[in-house]
Amino acid sequence: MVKTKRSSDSPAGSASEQRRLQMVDIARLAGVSVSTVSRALNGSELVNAETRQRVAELARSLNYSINFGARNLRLQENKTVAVVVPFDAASRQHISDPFFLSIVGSIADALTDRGYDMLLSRVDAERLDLASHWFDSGKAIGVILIGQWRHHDQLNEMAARKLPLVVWGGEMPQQLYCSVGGDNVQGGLLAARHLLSLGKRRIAFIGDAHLPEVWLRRQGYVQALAEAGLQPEPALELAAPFEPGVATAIVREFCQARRDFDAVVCCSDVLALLTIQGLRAAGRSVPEDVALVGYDDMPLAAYCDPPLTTVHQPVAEAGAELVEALLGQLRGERSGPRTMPVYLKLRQSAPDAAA
Amino acid sequence: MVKTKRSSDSPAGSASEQRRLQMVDIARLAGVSVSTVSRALNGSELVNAETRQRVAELARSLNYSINFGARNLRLQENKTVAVVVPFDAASRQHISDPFFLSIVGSIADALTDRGYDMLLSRVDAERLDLASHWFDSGKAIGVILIGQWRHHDQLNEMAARKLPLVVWGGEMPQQLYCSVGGDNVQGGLLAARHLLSLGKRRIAFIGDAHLPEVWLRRQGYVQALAEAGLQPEPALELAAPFEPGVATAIVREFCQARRDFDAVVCCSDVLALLTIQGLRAAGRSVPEDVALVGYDDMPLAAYCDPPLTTVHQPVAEAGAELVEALLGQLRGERSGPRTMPVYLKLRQSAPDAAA
DNA sequence: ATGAAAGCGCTAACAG
DNA sequence: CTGTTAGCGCTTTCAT
Repeated sequence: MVKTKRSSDSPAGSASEQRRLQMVDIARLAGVSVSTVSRALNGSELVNAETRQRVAELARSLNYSINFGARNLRLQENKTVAVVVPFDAASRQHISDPFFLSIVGSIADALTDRGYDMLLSRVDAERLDLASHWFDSGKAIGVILIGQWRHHDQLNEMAARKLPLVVWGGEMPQQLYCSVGGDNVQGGLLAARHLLSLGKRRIAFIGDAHLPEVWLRRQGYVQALAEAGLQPEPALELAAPFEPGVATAIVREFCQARRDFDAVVCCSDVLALLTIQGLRAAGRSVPEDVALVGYDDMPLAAYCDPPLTTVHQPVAEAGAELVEALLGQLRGERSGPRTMPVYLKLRQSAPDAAA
Repeated sequence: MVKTKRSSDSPAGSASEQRRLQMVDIARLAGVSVSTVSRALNGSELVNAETRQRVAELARSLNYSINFGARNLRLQENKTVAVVVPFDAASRQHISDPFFLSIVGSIADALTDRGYDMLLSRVDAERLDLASHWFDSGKAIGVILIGQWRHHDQLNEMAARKLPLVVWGGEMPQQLYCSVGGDNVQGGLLAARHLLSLGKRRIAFIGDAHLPEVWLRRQGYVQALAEAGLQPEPALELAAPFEPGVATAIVREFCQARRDFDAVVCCSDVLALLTIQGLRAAGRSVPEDVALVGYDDMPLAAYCDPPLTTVHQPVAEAGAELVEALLGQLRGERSGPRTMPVYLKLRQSAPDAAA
């Protein structure tokens, strides 16, 4: 036999004792059975209105709150969603990009609105598959992953294992999992077209095209070049990662080495900031010498030096979209990838032609 | 009787069926009892080494993972900490200040390192006491609250109710709860002293002194003024809140109305950015006309226009400190408030006298 | 070294 | 309308 009860029989233990109140305590005090308390607290019609009232009042006055662990176990139910932000193990960079943090905030809102809890955690970007742990262990009913990183394959495999999963990112060919993201091709297209409209012809592209989102943005960039009768030049493409710690040196070196571009498309606003810094170190100015377009339109993009012209991503809507996609999946709906519209926000780093 | 089992008796259900693997399945396949599986998986010495090996292998190959809900219920244990970020209900502003988000990231790291999970949520800044819900419902073993906001009183009351609680913020007189924060008095002092050393004499202060942290920073500011034989001028103090949505108009108006200050201490980097914008709108420049010091040293502070001279807060260390304080409390240690050192980071918005 | 059985706090089917 | 009872998946005492 197991003996875990702390005190022998007293409802709430001795004064100093801090036992958590349970239904059985309420039941005893109300002079009814636990089932009745359970029903009353769940607003069941089965229980006498007056009793229900009395029990509810008692529970409130005693500051009772239900043990969700027990309830969930019994009901085989769970209202927790895991939100997982990949981090770069090599550089030990953490959750830090303002854009990703904004997305997390947006998801937090969407989950709260729907009565779900959010379990936030990190995972090594090389082992995205480990994110399934939260589901496997029953801690969460599903996983929202922020970004695809380099492991489209792992994500497909997770989806194949029937893990309830939604990923913020771009839609790739042969994709088994559900993704939600901005229209990356369109974003790249808008950015490059704008720079071309300013008369720029040698447009650099900064971003790691191994990442699906960047790869798609690059397609838009290439398409815009083609529209203007131009070819992409490999020498003007720089595969800089999103982690500032790693990117800083790479970008700086690039700006020192090549002075033959007059504009640049950066795949995040943070990269844009690093690029501006690199250009300045190389004695060039933005937007006079080099026009620059960022990506994300992070909250601070308007306050940088200079304020960033950037592709606006629908952060506020992203949370709801991701959460809905996940809940839909759990309801058994076959929800495909969703692509949300983006637009170009004009500011000083690549001002309008008129300006 | 309750009939919840999905399929009659099959170990893993039919092909299409997606039942979660349990100990009983492993037990059946290994030809032992559940108790043995439990012991084996927990590395108990009680079970034969060879059996233990076999069970462990089987579990791994089947990709079994334990149901934590059940385990926690049985063990009366929980490794989840609630991290709560207050939001301003009036303005519907969400988790958004980069500094708070950085702190959240830092806590995420610290919790992960110690094997804890993080439940992230928001709470109305007027009802901080609602944060106790996560503890009361057994979802978390304790609460880390980001900021004290205006409700020192509610926090004291929560602590009095024995809620395991740690708050990021400043140490106030008569404080019952455990706080962890930067040295705010010192921060305000360093900021104002620096401006004085630049020869500035009319130094504005922007931040809502109803908030404990701001109140403490203001003390440092006043002390620095006193050292220089100056009195604080109420007309140069602006009670702007941290939420950009609300602060923008207030700051702008202030900058239009008063042109009689030559320096300003802002209580966050975001407020600093808004102030710079307001000053520009009023035809004044930073740092030429007005020298400005921010607060937080958020990741992007170095990339603003101009780069911000600001009080650096120990974000990276903050997470570990907060988590340790909470865990210490749970171990029964009487941990008092902790104040961490801050320093002034010199950049262009208030450059060194030499520059 | 292993198994049977009880019970963590809760819900719901069943029987009054 | 209410109480009794079984059981969610796990750990552990007790008995072998």
